[in-house]
Amino acid sequence: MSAKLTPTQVFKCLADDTRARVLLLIQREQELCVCELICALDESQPKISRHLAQLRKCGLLQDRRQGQWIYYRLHPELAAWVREVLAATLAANRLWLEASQQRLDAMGHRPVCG
Amino acid sequence: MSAKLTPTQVFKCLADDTRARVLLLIQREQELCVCELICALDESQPKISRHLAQLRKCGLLQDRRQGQWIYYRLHPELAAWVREVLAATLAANRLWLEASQQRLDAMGHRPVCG
DNA sequence: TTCGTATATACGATTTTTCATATATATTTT
DNA sequence: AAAATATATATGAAAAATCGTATATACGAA
Repeated sequence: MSAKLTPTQVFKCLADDTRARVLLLIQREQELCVCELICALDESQPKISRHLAQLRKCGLLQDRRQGQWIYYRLHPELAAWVREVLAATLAANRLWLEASQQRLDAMGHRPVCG
Repeated sequence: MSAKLTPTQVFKCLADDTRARVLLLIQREQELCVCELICALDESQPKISRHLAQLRKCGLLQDRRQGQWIYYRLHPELAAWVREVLAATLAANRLWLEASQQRLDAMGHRPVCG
């Protein structure tokens, strides 16, 4: 599913609050499990999972299972320009991400989740 | 209408073939009139105008009338990170833009349009 | 003022996206 | 094996985006 992403495909993935925050948080933290994202974004589990599935199918994210948890990270073969886009966006929008970041930080020892 | 664009607002603007190509072409050419964009993208006039209106209302583009033509350029106060996003996207996706670019080049003396 | 060109907008219909709810699957614990 | 936890997916409804067509506006030329 990671043929060669067109600009429009990439931007559609970013054109949603939930997905954009997920990507920026992962960009910042390297790797996050689903329950951490649920907590950080304060959204329902199916909603987070649905958006993660979309990002995975498009090739932006890669998942990895460890025990009962599933961790997501940026896909290792993600095009450099997409990484640049994420980096520029994160650097200039820390405030926009702040609330999510704080909820994530407040979780303490991860992944203890729910 | 250019309060302070959130990442999601910006990416929604980019999440459409027509709008993404318009923005990248303008990024490359500095300024283009509507009829040039119609020709370059080979799309209907109302379709181009509708997308231009959206980009203008969001604050990504600025328009300027000169005689019967209306020229669009990137908004002079566009946030730096958005310009970086556009630059990275353009640099890595020249091929994706090629057909439009060629139709634009083939127009010769602009703006003679229709 | 009338005509032709360039551009913008309004309106309905269609398509796409998003969501809440319910349910399914996988893993660990007991 | 049963129960509990973590995650994924299916389904149908609601909301949003897109489009084609028709029409409106602005400007320059005649």
